[in-house]
Amino acid sequence: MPDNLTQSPNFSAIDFLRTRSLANVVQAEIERMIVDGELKPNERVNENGLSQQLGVSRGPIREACSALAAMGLIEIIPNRGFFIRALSNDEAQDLSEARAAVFGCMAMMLAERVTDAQIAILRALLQRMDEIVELGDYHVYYPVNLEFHKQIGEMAGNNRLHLIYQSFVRELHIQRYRALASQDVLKISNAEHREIVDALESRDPIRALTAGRAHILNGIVRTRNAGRPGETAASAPSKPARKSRTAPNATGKS
Amino acid sequence: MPDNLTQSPNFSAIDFLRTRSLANVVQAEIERMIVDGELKPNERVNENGLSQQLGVSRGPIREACSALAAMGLIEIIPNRGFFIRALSNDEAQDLSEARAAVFGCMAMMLAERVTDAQIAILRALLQRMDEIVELGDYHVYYPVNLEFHKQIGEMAGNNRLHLIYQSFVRELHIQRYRALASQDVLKISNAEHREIVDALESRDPIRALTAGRAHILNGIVRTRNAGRPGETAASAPSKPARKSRTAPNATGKS
DNA sequence: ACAATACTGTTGACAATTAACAGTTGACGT
DNA sequence: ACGTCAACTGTTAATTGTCAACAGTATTGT
Repeated sequence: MPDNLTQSPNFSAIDFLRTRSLANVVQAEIERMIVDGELKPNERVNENGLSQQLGVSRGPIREACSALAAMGLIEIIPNRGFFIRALSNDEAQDLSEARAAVFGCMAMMLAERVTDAQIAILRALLQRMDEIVELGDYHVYYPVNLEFHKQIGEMAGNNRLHLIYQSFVRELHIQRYRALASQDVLKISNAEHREIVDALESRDPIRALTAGRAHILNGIVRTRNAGRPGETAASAPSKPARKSRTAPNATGKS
Repeated sequence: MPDNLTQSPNFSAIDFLRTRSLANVVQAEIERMIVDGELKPNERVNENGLSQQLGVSRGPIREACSALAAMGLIEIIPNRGFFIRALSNDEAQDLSEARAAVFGCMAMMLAERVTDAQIAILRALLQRMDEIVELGDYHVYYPVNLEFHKQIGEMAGNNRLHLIYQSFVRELHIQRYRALASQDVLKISNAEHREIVDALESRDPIRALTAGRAHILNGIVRTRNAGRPGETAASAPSKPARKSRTAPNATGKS
């Protein structure tokens, strides 16, 4: 249970995250709650409850939710409130494909301008991942893998595209569409990484695009086969169905 | 001067736009103000002034700004407030390239699954644009051009990517990076459209990607040559230099 | 440098809307 | 005609949407 956020006399780590104000902290906290399952998909965000729980008034919470809604993580229903957005399987598929497309594009753009020094950096990461693959420890592999992707995004030189990509990754993460992997999968994954770097080194944009896109798409397939075919979408109640009297028969008095 | 939004006893068109609440209306209004130049880049959003001007309290305005900030149209500086985001030339370039990349991706994905019926629809639009080119009227051409791009986005079958693309277009529009075009430019533009459709018809993803991306990138070059090399970024003061309490009387308590 | 001031960040309270509950009416089957 | 059931209506509790006021911060003028 998170402590009171505002009036603690001596500041904790919260003061650190305070890039803007409470609204920002609240936003991060809500994202965390979604990741940790404290807020489930299709659930309403109870503003009173949250404000009480976080020791903050409703204003910052509403601001945070508005921002989250603009990012697509929260849905707004008029006079009903903010709802945690649940991705249907189709939407998750779209999101993953979009991620693949954007990543492919970044690889393509990078191939058009990559320097030898950058290649060297990527190869170094590649080697580190190779070593980790031998250990077969996914939890060590994952952050390096993330770093590899992030490097490509930054090297591609298009900040906007990179931001989009990062938001995709984060949203998929929040929605618990994460790859879990055996050693074999890690090996394949890194082989694809190598193909990407090779494509970059050959300065072949199309090849880089293809390799980058395929890498993400393959990851989707692997995730699916790994046995979580969309736990959020499948099990959740379909919609916040309002079962009031107005719905079924429009007899209506006039 | 817009009328009071809240307590009009008989509803006007406002009730129509009211998908959520005042915050939504305010958001749309702010976007309009940016487009119309009432809010200039790097200018601070005076919450008091706006609230007074719109007849709304500051709450909805802050929510709207939070959403806009999440979309990248507004920048937040702690304890200074919300600022209309100004795109530097580099950022505008990034944005345009990102748009080109995403559009190219959509074309590519469409090429992998396009039906003959869809091709026919695109060809029909193509022909209409051909006819308009003869007239040389940009203002007639533009909406059809928009429709063409939108169709491709929808046909590509990836909603998320399409949304991103639309937000790019809108942001560029808001930032006044609009193409103005002579008849020659229109002719070239539509020739590129035709190449895209040809690529789609040949079911060649790479060709479609290349054609789609090139079309947007060429558009950037054309816009630049047309003589507005970034009026917003070039002329604006580099950073929020608050010159004075320009809004003369924002506070007037009562 | 210091005081005045305008403005943001935040809060608590109020009004409006909604969903749920209980009570009533009407119809249908037995 | 009686009893059961379904649908409809009025009321209540809960929650959202909005506002006005307070406290803290950065900026301006002297």
